[in-house]
Amino acid sequence: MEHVFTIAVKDFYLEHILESGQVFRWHKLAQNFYLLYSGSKVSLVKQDQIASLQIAVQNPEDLAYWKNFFDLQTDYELIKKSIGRRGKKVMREACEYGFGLRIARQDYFETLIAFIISANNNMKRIQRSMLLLSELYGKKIEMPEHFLALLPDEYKGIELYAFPEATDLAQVEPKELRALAGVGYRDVNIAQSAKMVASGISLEALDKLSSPKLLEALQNFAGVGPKVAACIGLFAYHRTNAFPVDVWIKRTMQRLYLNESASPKAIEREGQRRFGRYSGTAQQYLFYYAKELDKR
DNA sequence: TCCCAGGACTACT
DNA sequence: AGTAGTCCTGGG
Repeated sequence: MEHVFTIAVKDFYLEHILESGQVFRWHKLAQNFYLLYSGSKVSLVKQDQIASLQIAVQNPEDLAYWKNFFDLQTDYELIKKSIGRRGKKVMREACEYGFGLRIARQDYFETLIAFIISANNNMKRIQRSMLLLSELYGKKIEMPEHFLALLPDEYKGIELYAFPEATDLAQVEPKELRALAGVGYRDVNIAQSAKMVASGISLEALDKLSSPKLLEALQNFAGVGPKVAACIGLFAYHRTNAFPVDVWIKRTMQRLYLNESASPKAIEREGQRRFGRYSGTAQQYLFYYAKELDKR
């Protein structure tokens, strides 16, 4: 059985997808080469050429999961045309800069916890906490034989972990989460939300809801407000019309389309009015570009 | 040593 | 309905 696949891709750039603040559980092994987790699965992904992706999976039937994860069936050329037409020059520059960006379809529970942690936090720290939570409370994943030949020497001994089940995370004391996973005051929110999921609130079932109802339902979880709900809606439930307003998007949207007194709610409305059903995708290009401009 | 960045939530108006 | 103050921690 084959476990390593080469897939033809377009509008796909691994670094932009994984390092744009939507996916947190990965190790960068080399340029354009990552060990990537999602839920209880793991893969090795490498992009040597712009038009092809190499992916090593645990089992051949996992290939469909990862194709879906990377949203490979969607034509981003059309989306970029649409939001480019509806936005100003900066939006078109953002699409160009963030070429190959895609909106991933991620595990519900993992995404819920990731964005609870994201409150008042930065990417490096979110990533650290997410990997720690997995190592501490996740089930160990056996290293697939065929991964070893592909891993760089210094990673051959790495231990692989699934993201914790809600039932397992629900049993951990908040104090411990804070001390061992470095989640700070978000400890109680994580524990509480894990308990809610463990006690039977089905994250899968929420996918049946309309986008407004879904975002409302997500805000019932502890530590989930409008911004975090929009992130979970966008990156787990693939609601491409969800428009998360963080400080970067706030500044950018205020400067480009509104004034500096515009509230987050008004910014969300304007984003959705202007960019329509792909406002969330537009947000992601804009977010990634705004952070880059700030670095320069 | 202090100060800053970064959303949710509470307690106000 | 809108908003000041607080929560934690790594980094300047």
